[in-house]
Amino acid sequence: MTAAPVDFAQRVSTDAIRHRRRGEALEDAIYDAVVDELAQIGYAAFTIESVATRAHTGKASIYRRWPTKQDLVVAAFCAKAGEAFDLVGATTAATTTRDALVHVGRRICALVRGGVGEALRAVGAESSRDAELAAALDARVGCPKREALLGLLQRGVARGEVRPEAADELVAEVLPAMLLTRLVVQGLPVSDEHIERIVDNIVMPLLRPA
Amino acid sequence: MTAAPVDFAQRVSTDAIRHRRRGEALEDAIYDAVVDELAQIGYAAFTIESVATRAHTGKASIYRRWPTKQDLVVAAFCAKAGEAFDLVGATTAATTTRDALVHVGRRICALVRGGVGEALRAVGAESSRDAELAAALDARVGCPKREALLGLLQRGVARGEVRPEAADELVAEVLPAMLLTRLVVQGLPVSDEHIERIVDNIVMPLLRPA
DNA sequence: ACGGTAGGAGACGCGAGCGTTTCTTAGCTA
DNA sequence: TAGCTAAGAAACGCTCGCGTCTCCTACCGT
Repeated sequence: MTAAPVDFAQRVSTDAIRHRRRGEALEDAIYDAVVDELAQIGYAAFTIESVATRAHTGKASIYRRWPTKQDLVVAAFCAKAGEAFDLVGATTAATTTRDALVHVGRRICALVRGGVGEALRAVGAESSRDAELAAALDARVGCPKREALLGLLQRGVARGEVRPEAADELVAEVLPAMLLTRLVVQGLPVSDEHIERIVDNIVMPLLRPA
Repeated sequence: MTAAPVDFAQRVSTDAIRHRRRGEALEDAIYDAVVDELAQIGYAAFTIESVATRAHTGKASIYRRWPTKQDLVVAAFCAKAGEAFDLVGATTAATTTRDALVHVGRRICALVRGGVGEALRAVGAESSRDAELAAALDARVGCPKREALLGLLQRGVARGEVRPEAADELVAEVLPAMLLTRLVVQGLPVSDEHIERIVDNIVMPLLRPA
C-alpha cells in the first residue's frame, strides 16, 4: 500500500509567491539568500536547507547548480562582489589625496559593516582552511582594494602631494590594515572621526614631501 | 534478556595509556586537544566528541566541567593564553625601540602562525556572533598586546627615541594592524624582512623626533 | 587494605542537515 | 496550444554529533 495522495491544498504555501522564477532571476534570489544567511548566522551554521527556504526555492534547484556549500558561497561572492566592492567610487580627480583617503576609508567601513561585509568576515574565517575560497576572495576584494589605493597614491604623486617613494604597496596597506584589524579582528565599530585620525595622524605624515 | 557481557579485552584500547589522569593534568590535556582541534579543523567543524577522542578521555569528563562548546573553548583559551601571549618577552631595557618593535613583530607572527594562532583565527571568526567569546579574547590577547606596545613606545620617549606625541594608542596599533591583516585577513606569511620593512619604513618614521 | 569518587570508553535515542527523489505545475518554446 | 523542462515543495533514508547514561576500574584518602 503506497502513501495516501497528498492534499493539494497543502502544497500551495499560504497562497504566497506563486510566481515561479527561472535562470538569472532565480540565481540572484539565491545569491541574496546566501549573503543574508552568512551575515546572520555565519559560515559555520550555514545550511543549504535554510538558504533554500529563505530564497523560497527547493534544495534541488540549488544542488542542480552548485554541488557543494563552497561552490555556492564562492559563486554568490563573485556575483555580489562586483557590485559592492568599488572602493574609489565617486572620488573625482579634483579631490585631494587626503580627502580621497578618508573617502576610501569610509567605503571600506561601510562595506564591512553591511551585509556583504558580515558575510566577508564569515567567509574570511573559513578561507584559512580553504585555499580556493581564499583565492576567490583575494581576487574579488583584495586585489581591487590594493589597486585602488596604489592608484590613489600615484595620483597624489602627480599632484605633488605625495613623495614618489611613498607610492608603495606597503604604505598603501596602512589605511586598510588599521581599519580591518579594528573591524574584522577586533570587531569594533569605526567612526568617521577615527578614520580622519588615521588619515591625518598616520597615513598623511608618511606621504607628505619633506 | 540483557545484552551479553562485554569482552573486557576490547575495552582496553590497544594496551595504550592505562594511566588515568585527574584534575589539572586531565584539564591540561583537554585544553591541548581543544587548541589542536581548533587549529586543524576550525571552530565550525569542532566537536566535543573529537576533542574527547583526541585527549583520550570520555565525553562525560568534558561535559562534567564545561556545559557548552563555548565554555570549553573560552576556558582553553584563558588557560593557554597566559603562557603564549607574552609579546615583549626577552626584550631588555637596553634594546633600542626599533629592535624591540622588530622583536614584538616577530612574536606576533610566531604566535599567529603557531597552533594557538590558528585557533585564534578560528575563534576570532566566531566572535562576531558571540560577544562573550569576543570579550574573553580581547581581555587575553588584545589588551596585553596594546599595553605591551604602548609601554614600549613610552620607554622610547624616555630614551629620547620617540616623540612624546607619538606614544599614542593609534600609533601603537600600526605594527600589529599591518601584521594581522596580512596574517589573519589575507592569510599570507610574513617574513622577517617584511617585519623590518614595516618597522623601518612605516612605524619608525612616525616615531622619530623632528 | 578498602571504599568512594571520578576517569576511560562507548551505547543510546534524538534531532538536524545531508543529498536524492518524487510529485505537481508554471513558464517557455516549437 | 501542446509538450518539455525545470521550479517549488516536501518526503526519504542516512550520517553525524549531541547530551545522557551505564559500565568497569584506576586512583586517592583514611
